[in-house]
Amino acid sequence: MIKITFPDGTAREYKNGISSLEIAEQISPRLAKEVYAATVNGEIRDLTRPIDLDATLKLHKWEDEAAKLAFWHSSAHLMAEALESLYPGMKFGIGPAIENGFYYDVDPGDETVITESDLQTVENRMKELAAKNLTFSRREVSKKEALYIFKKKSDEYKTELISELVDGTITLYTQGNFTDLCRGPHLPSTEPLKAIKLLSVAGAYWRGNEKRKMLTRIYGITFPKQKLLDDYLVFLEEAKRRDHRRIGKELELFTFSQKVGMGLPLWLPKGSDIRQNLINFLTSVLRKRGYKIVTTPHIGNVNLYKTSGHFEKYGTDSFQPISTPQEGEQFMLKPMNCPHHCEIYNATPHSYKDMPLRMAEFGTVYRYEQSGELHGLTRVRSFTQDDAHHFCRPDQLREEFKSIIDLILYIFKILNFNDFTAQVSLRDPENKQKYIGSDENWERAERDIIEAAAEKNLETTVVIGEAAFYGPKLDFMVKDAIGRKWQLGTIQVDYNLPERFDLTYNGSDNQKHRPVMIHRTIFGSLERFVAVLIENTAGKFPLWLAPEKAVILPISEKFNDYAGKVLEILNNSDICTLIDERSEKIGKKIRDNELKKIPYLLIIGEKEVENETIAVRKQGEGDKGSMKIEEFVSFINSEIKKEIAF
RNA sequence: GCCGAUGUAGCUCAGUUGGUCAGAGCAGCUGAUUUGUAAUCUGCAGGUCGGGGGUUCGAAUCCCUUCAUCGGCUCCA
Repeated sequence: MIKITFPDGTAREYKNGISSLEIAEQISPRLAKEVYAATVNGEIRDLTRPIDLDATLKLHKWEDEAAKLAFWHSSAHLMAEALESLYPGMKFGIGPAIENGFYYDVDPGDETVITESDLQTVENRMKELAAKNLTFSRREVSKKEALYIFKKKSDEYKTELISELVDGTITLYTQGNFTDLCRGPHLPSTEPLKAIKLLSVAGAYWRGNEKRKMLTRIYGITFPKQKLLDDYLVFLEEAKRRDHRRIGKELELFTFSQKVGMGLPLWLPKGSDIRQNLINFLTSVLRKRGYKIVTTPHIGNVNLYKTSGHFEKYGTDSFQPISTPQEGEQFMLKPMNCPHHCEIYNATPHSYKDMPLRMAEFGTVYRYEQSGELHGLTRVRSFTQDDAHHFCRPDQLREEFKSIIDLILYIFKILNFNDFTAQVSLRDPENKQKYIGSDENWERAERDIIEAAAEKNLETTVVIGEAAFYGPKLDFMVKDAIGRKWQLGTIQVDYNLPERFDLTYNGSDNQKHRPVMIHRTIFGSLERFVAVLIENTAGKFPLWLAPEKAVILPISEKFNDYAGKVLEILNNSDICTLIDERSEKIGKKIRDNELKKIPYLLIIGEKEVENETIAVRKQGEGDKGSMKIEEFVSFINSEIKKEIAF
């Protein structure tokens, strides 16, 4: 007998070799139908795998990530089986479960192309196969046997994977006619795979290496119930409606022009207003926190970037240097502000007493991003960073770093950005040639970041190999409407540029000392931040950010004079307001302006003219009743103050 | 940059196998209407069907090429 301990602490005895599924069945047949995987002694396993020692057991229903993992991983195998039956000779790369669904990377051979129009056929075959209720069976094999099996299929991708595995750890899973190299876990059978949707097909380099072959990646998702799939598809549709590219067009915030060039955003008046509101707000916060605002040119001599090291690292991937009529001169479009700021630092002598020095700029930079990477406002070739550099003494670094974490959290809080994650990005110690700077400085910087984040009780995930080439960083990441992750704020410790630019300050010992530099942004870039704001708010910006605060709607043209008077008062009170003078019915005017997400609609008719009031209607909430114009002015001002005061 | 898809009026989209197929709705402009909390009616105007080649008696429709966009991959100072 073995003792099984459940999550609630209770324990029961079962016969040796019993499976998790059998235990579930004994608890209740219904439970057995709802579980998809089990964690046995901390390891996620197939339900059908026998347990042969005392163990803790957690059974995973759909709500658990572990259940979804097994479910979607099994779905990937089912898709592979369907593909193999439809495309004999197809070779298989990897097919994991992902956050939402699964994919499989396949090589259909050079003659065959799989496109989205083929997905329905594959989907149908998957449904046929799933309905056969095929069991997933697990088998441990030797490396030799595994290689033999996949060599026979001449599947060079699987054999490559197997050749890197340690003998004795290799398992195969089989369902129906399909056998795959796989660590598991899987469902007991294909029976629960009822609602299936293949979503898209894309290219993906084998093993993520752009020098290797590009395979065909097919994305799909499955659910145990059709209703869940339907809900998911509705969710995807709604997410598309929140896409900042779509809303940006609808609300006339920004645009792109082929003539101007790809990835070069054109801010329309309303988008510019939002942008400017953000700049004004952040500038006032920065001034209170001791930042000095600087301004630097959009180009710099190529030697500037040779000094900084950026030219060597990114020179060939950048907009190429600009040649001048004067021979031998070369300038680059500014790809970052830091070298300029270093030279500003060097323009004046510095004392240890003046540190830390905080230098901020809304600096527009230009980067030649690969054409396929451009994406709305989130990945562009020209963007404005809310950039700042802190120059401090080594002993101030930790505190300075923490103060920036504070600042970022403060700004995010004001903007109601709660859904972000913090990521510590370190260098890959296996791949040191990607980075510049001494081991000692790297180790010191990485330690500083980790400890500063810990001291601020900031929950972080650590990612190896994501550091900038000159230093480790702490990034604040958010997801867009359809789940893509973007970096917003970032804090980066840099011991490197101060060396390269020979930055110094006079210490109390009257000797020259080297400051430490911290790069930081809060928004990341105004472009990306506005994009995320649009998706978070679906275009219903908070009042203080809204480009137009109110629109006056006269019920008929008879009231246009009064409307004009109201307009003048509001605009003179810095409440940006328009009049909708069209000879439309009030219902139409309300509808149109609601769709434009105008925060307040001010309806004016006979009653209002008589009483010298306005009827206030709030976006999304409807009629709020009448008030005097001055009342409305102070109401709006107090609402705005509330939004940006903490 | 790579793989795949897409590209028709300002916007959202129809256009079967190449032959009145250049259309609709919204937006715009007209005129009528003078309206009380999410769509009043009339009329008009708008496009070398992304660009450039080609096949054909004939191309939005087929082929080639190029540009851009979308979904991914790679990249992201």
